[in-house]
Amino acid sequence: MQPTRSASGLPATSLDRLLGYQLRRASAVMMADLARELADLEMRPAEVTALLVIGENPGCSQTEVGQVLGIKRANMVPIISRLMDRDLIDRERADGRSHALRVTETGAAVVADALARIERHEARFSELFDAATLDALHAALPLIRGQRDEAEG
Amino acid sequence: MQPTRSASGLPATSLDRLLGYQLRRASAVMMADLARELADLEMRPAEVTALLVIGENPGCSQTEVGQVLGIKRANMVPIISRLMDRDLIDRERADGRSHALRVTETGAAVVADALARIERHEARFSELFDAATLDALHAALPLIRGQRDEAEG
DNA sequence: TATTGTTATACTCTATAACTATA
DNA sequence: TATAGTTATAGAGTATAACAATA
Repeated sequence: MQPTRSASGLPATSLDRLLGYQLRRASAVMMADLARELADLEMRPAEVTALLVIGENPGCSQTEVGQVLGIKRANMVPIISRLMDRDLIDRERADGRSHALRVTETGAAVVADALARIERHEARFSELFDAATLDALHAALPLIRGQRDEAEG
Repeated sequence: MQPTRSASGLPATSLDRLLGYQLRRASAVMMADLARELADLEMRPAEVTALLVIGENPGCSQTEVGQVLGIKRANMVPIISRLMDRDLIDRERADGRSHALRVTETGAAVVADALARIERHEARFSELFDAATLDALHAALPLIRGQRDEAEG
């Protein structure tokens, strides 16, 4: 029996047995699919997730959004700016140094549209698995995050 | 009963139920850990994986390495350059337009060191799971890649 | 015509350090 | 002193388009 060969003509690598490698490749495939699904909303994955977190947590600060998503304070700035510029969220002074963020009406419509797209995207992949496997994935993956899940040092 | 609250003070988001989101976060944690583990070899994850693929496939071309790893031809150039500059691999003219790549002696030592580091890194995470869960992960993740696994359009 | 390697370039996300104005 | 937001900057990975040399 010949070794398994991929489209490249090279045999499968020993990398395939590495959890980290498989996670990275699988994640890249899903991210690319999501980006495609969100493209005509002109929203990037990071912006959409921030918008969804703000929608679920009216009045939260941008640092809190970053903590939920594992995005550093400094990197939240352009994300929030872009959501503001497009009138998807607004800010209200909270205590002089922090803002309370809320999704606008325009933003709520985008949230609804984005959620529908995300569901379609998710379905394309979760269909690959039976319920038990899906449960196993949803139980296992957060444990990996738990190993080191600090956004900010 | 109160909703689950993370370190941020915000409740867990509905994003947590998304496979793509969990994959991305888990992958980011493992990538960061791997990068840390490889840091004093002054090797980045992408360089190490390329080096390992060349080690397992003496005489392969850089396009083939890219196909195995899902890295585009254009993006292989700086990776191969850096491995060449550090004398970890060498090239031999194959057919005038392609090169046959091979790991040098220096490179073989780095491969051995990198493999040991990767094993340590992997162990830190695979220890989190029992054998059945690990099997489930290794069965499931390649299916996601299969949904769309073309490196080059 | 198709393929290999290459250049140039832009985009997305991430990381660090330092500043300001508040608290 | 610590925190929220910000600026500036660099790094790592990815994407596209185009070109020369070769097959």
